[in-house]
Amino acid sequence: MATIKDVAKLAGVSVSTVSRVLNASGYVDKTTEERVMAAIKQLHYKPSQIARGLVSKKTKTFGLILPDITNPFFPELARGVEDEAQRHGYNIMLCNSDWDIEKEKMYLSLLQAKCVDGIILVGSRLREEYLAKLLGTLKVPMVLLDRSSGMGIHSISANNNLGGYLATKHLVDQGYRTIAHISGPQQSPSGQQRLAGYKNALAEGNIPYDEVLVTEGDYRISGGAAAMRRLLRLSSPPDAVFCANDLMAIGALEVLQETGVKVPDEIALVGYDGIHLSKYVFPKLTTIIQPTYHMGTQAVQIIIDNLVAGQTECKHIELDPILEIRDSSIRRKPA
Amino acid sequence: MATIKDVAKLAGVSVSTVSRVLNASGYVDKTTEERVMAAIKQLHYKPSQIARGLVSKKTKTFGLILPDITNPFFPELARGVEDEAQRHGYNIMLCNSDWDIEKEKMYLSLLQAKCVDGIILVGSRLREEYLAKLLGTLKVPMVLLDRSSGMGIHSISANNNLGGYLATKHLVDQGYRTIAHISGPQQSPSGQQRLAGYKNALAEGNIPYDEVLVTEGDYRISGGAAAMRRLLRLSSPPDAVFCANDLMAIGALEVLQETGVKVPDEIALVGYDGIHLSKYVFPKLTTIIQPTYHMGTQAVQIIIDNLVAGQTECKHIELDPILEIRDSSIRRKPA
DNA sequence: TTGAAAGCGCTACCAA
DNA sequence: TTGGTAGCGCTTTCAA
Repeated sequence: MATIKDVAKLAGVSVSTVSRVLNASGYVDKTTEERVMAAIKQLHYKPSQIARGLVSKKTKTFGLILPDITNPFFPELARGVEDEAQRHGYNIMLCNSDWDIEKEKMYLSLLQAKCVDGIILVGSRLREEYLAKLLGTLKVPMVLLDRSSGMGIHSISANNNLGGYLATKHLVDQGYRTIAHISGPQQSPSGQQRLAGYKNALAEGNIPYDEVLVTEGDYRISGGAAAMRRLLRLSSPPDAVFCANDLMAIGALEVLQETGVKVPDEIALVGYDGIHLSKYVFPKLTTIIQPTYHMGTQAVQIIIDNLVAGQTECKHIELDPILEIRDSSIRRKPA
Repeated sequence: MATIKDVAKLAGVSVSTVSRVLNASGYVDKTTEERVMAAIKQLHYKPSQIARGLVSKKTKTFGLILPDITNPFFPELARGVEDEAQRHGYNIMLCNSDWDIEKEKMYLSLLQAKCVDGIILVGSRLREEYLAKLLGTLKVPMVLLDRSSGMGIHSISANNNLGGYLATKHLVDQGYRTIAHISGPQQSPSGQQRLAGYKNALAEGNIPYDEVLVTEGDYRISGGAAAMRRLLRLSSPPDAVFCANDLMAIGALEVLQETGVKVPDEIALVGYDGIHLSKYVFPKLTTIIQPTYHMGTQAVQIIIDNLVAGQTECKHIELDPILEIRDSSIRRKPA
């Protein structure tokens, strides 16, 4: 790999001059510039971003830590992040944490050592105090994605409470009365909030909350399937199920299909996330659509803003999800 | 951020000594070491990987260029790459090329400037000569993924010809005779090869090849849908369709459903890739399963081998896909 | 066992 | 308009 020295030598100028034409910092004679350019071209020279980074303290890359890129909720998010970053001249370092706190910590530390200019942390399970303390030592902006923050950390989240409410309310409106919930992991904020929304809608519909109808899942297909089996074993099974994400709804759907239970005639189903897949299962899954891509771009926006404006006040953006009614929850009887 | 100097000062030693304990290069007094360690801890010191990189010419990161992470075929691949990289202490820089040659070139150049230690290029549409030339200037290993290479570039691909053959043969065996093909883009090698496999199977089954039955798609749901509509407009529509990927098959499936054509009774369908989604559409899609995750890990393996062993001979791994028979292509009549 | 100093490739400042 | 030089944070000789 050619260095700036090689270019300088070939062009017969000093490295300073080469640096100047590289950075278009003016004060370079046109003839000289041309000679330098020619040398650059001839040597296929590309300035080392890492040497530059050492000087400028900037690497033009962001770290993106997310649970698992193979989980269909995240690619869209990652794409939003990448696109927006790309637009501003940044690259993305992708890290899969598998919802593992230790892995998260490890990556957080690693990204710091690699001097990324900002960190986007998706769906973290780390304690807020830990993150706040971390942010103290961290010299780069960090934003929490798909998770809200009470403390001074930027965060972008969807209104999970509203989403849970909309999903359940929809089922109530459709005339269902024994509405079960396959919840997300209750140590995850989103899981808690969606459950809370579920309770709100029930209360509003004057339907008593029945603990037996709530069973915890793990946001995965297999967990949804297992949970559905548990619900079917109930002495009086539900006539509708709100699943805390689409993946679990799909698992539930499979079990229902295997068991010969008709959806939505015997049991209605509502999912959450609006992953691509949800539109193509049978029957098409009613779901709560999250502005996933948008969340990704917004996260980068915040970081960029911080980078240019210095430490700005802490932003906490909450986006509203949308109910998308499809076939898996069509009206059972006039509401 | 604390630097090695700060640590040295606090510990009352020279930077060399700190460096020595950092790299466990021996010859450090135990007492000194402890003092240094204490200073490191106290300052939350983490050696700057970028300064290290400047010296060592290594960044411990690989570049991964793929068409589009939101395309369900790629997350699994990316995960394979990340996991294996992670296992060897490397990080991944993720780049979405959108099948755009210019974007690919841009990223290739960028990754070079960022001094990644290796590049994994997925489904590239760049001309082989270009890549070969590039590899000449490049000083880091590169491997082509999901694409084969005739020239001296490492490559990992699935046997697309075999896959196309298996899919079509299966339909022939099931008794279908008017077998259409919604092909991949014909400028893409995989598209060409799957079509070739299709032709082989037809020939073997003594079914004349009919150009009219082959229509080109774009590997996307919408493209599959459009193609299916074209096929339905034929004076004698097919009784089976082999789609060059699952996404197009799903698009076709939708059109079929809307049109009221029964699958597989009136038209059978076979997809390609074995994306997660394919198991959850209705009817469950028969497909050709690719060893996606494995392809990712293998790619990293090759790079690592190259890194440790120096330039090894060029490897070209071809993995065999597997036919997974599901509901969308069950037997129409005894073969 | 330790420290001083050079140098990785680049930018930035000061002189010329 | 140009060149020299210091220095970014680290590793790596070479001496001590």
